[in-house]
Amino acid sequence: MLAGLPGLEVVKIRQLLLLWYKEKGRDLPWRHQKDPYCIWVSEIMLQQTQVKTVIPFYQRWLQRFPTIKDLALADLQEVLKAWEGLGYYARARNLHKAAQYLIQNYNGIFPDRLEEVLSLPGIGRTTAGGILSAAFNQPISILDGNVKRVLSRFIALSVPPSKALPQLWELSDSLIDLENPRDFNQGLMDLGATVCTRKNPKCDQCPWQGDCQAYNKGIQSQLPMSEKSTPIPHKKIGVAVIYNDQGQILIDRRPTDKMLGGLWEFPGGKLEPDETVEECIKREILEELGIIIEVNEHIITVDHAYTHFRVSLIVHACRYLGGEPKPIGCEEIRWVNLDQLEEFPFPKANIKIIEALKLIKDC
DNA sequence: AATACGTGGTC
DNA sequence: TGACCAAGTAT
Repeated sequence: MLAGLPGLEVVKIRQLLLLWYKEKGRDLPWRHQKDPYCIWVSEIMLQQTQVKTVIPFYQRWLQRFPTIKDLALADLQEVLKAWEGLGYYARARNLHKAAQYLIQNYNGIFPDRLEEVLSLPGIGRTTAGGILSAAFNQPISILDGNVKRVLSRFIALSVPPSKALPQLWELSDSLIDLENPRDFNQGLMDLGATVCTRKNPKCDQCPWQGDCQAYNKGIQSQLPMSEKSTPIPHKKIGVAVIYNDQGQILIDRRPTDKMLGGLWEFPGGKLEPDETVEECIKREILEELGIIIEVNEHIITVDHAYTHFRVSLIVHACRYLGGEPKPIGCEEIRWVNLDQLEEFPFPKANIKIIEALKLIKDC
């Protein structure tokens, strides 16, 4: 007995989902084999990221880093370059760090014990369950966005999922099919992704329609309850594309453990109140790099939305005048040609700047 | 417990 | 354009 359901009902519910999955489950690249490394890579990439976005990254990644050893031996810069555009770059840094740890301590073998998997950086409860069930068919439950939505509707949860995590985990634990946990977990996620969608759920195609409390109450489109959101600030950033007399451009590498850590960027900083963009850029470059520049024409303004704030990058062409550049507020600095920029990993907002520079050069 | 952490898609 | 969300984890 669980969640008010008799044991016989639970057996039926499991079978309904497994049957549905067999007929309607998605064919995804990482389901073709059971190498825990490949499953691991897919699970990390899929954190907060849609399947459609992940697939090309996943295939390129395994081509470049086919094994844990290949990943461990690679340079972090190359790892980040392979991750460029996927976002949440700590995932790539953690994947790299964990691969090196596995080479050092596990002879490069991915562990099959929950406690050990959970101890790896970047792997939490859901990712651990996803890996252990998919790679080893272990009955470890999951609670990702899809499962939260499916289960919230299934029990007509009257609060946002984040307010009922223990209850939802308990339900996911109780439902999982002990004979076929791999297909059960994958089926649960597929159900959320293709049938029990956030908007316009296709309840007429759902194997759990008869047992879904939200459906039976006619409130499925109102669930799950939305999380409360806080307003996000909007920052204006002055950005410098600094040229020297050889026509090279100055770029810097961001501190490894901060936002966009390890990625390269065009230097700059936040506009202070009552400061012009020109003043801001000149001040920031002196503070961060210790050099004097002349701020020239406006190149482009890039608007970009992150999760918890938005920015307008106001980019100006600048000329290097004097002083020895020093990495004061960053890890490293380099003078590079326009053509060399693509060798470095850049965040998306900076890639828009590079595109603009290429257009200017072509004129 | 609340916040930091990217990007692409939708309406 | 702005708000919201998608295979979450770390602190």
